[in-house]
Amino acid sequence: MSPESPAVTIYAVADHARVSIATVSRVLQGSTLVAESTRQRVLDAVRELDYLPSGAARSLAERRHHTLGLVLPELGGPYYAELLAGFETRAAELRQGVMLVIAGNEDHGDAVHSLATRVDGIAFLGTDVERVTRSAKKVVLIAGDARPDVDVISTENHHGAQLLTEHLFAHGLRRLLFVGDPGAAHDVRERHEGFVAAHLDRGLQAREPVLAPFRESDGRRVAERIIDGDLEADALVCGNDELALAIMARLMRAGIEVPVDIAVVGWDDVMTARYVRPGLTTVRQPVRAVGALAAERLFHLVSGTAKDAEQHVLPTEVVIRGSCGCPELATDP
Amino acid sequence: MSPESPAVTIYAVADHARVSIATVSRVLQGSTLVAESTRQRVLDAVRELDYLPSGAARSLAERRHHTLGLVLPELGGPYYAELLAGFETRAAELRQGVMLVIAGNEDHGDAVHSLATRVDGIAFLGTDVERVTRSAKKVVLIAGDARPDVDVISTENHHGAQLLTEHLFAHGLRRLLFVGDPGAAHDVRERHEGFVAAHLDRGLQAREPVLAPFRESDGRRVAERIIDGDLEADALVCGNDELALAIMARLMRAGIEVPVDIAVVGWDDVMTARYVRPGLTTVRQPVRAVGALAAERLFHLVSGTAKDAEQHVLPTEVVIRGSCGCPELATDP
DNA sequence: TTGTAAGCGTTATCAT
DNA sequence: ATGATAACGCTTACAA
Repeated sequence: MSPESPAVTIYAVADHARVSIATVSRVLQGSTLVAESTRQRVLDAVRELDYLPSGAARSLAERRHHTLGLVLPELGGPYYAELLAGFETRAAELRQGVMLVIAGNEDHGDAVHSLATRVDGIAFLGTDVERVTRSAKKVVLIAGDARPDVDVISTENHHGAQLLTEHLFAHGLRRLLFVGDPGAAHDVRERHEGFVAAHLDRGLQAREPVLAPFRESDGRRVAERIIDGDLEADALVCGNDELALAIMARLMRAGIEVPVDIAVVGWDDVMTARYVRPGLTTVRQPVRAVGALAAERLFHLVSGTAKDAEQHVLPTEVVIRGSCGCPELATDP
Repeated sequence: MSPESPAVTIYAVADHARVSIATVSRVLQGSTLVAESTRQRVLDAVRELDYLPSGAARSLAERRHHTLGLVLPELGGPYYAELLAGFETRAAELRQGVMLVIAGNEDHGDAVHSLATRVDGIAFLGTDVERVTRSAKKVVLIAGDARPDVDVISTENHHGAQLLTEHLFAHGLRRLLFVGDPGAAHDVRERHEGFVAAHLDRGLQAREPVLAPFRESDGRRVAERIIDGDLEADALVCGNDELALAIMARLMRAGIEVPVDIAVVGWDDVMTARYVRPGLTTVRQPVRAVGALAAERLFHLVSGTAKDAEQHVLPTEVVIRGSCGCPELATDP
């Protein structure tokens, strides 16, 4: 209540209930070795004093933070939010707290280090393994390169991209272009590899990818290169939906019809993908499940329940709408 | 490294550097009262041993967690993610950690309680004040009812809704309907009040709101009532964009033209709002800034830097696109 | 400039 | 069934 009232500790509760702090602790831990009458007395004292245990003291004594860390590169778009939601939900079920750090911010090195001092383990998304592995903490990698010695949770990129590319071929399209930077993230590289593999299957040679970051403004720029005739293609396989959507919008504003003049497909199945016309053909990932699994594995790791490092690859699903050239199904939003 | 190696503590570092733990602590705190040579020796030891301080021990000694809590009702849609991003970014700048709990999950009472044991203060979104105020922790409320005794950060709802409604009147529209549940959240109620106020200004009487939660499926249902002739209106003022978008899509699928047959406006300015045709007229909130300010205020509260509780109301901005009946500007995506 | 030692608020091991 | 008391790993006077 008052700004500077000294915090109520376990000692105050013990005094108030006329027991020792050991007994208070027992009651709070739910130990059965306490007489019902004293238990009630303690509980009453807790309530009357508004006692809130010190998590720090607890963690120190227990040598466990009961908290899992999650490091994300950013929080733009629905992808990261979904992942986080899955992570926190599973963590809560396991009664673990969640600490978040967004690594994009300037001093993230610091932030991650200080995170490591307050959690039992950390799930990383989009960071290189080395910097992380020696942190002396339990670690799981999300959407990262498979390494036999660390836990990795990822989704099927290669195969999905291959299917998607093949689908475009089936539409009779031949001059495909991959838009996105395979060097930027491991999952993008895998998508590009699937794109290349689909070409190989047909005895075709994939062209060089159009390097572009995943921002809407970058998509606009790519679109303008196409409008200017600087880039030629009859289908665009984009690294994610934001890119695809931005390109599509800019193209159509210039009178270039999708999918008639050019087909466009994306990746992620964001909300907008099913609201635009034509609907965006894309690939859906089980993002929530990835987050949940990351929390789950991390928990096992810190609990010592996990035998060895595991690699999990969750399945993806191609979502066909109109932007690839298929007839639009009117069932969507 | 090895699964059960005892954690490296400050004692190990002290031994290794042949100093006392006090000196190690001083070096780590950046105290200037340490000879450069010993400082180096300590730093070397830290590196060689991969020493990671125990946040728990630190917090216990310092009586500070250096961590801020954030309680969100859910994480769907861009609103919460943006808010969180703002919160974590500002917190990181202030060198505070961030713990997140999503209150929607079953046992959130528990989760919030245990959160309170590990943070210095908590920012709540969409929870009733009473349950929160007695937590003996510092608290700020986001998008909540203004109360003189607690910090509240919110955005301008009443005025924005009034402007938006008036804009619809200016289009010659008269039979407006508010879609959303004013009882569900404080900010929705304020929007509805603005809607009503705009009617009063014109000597009109607002009709009863169409109660609907903020899900796409609910929007679809509302649209179907309009299609069936069960609901009559020439303009819909929706509680948020998801609702507006879902309604608009369902309406147009049934051949009802927006904005010709009926105008639709939303709230939030989500990404999809600028990608659909017609573009959705809506209201933009400085969500990131709200999150940042919440972190900021919370920090001042726990640092004792804050004098009194403050109420902040951040300005909103009406974003005109095509769905209200205005000519579409082609500049958007 | 450095060391000694007293907390910080719990949990858990002994006794009783 | 309960109470002393020793950790837990730091920070921070106070001494030297």
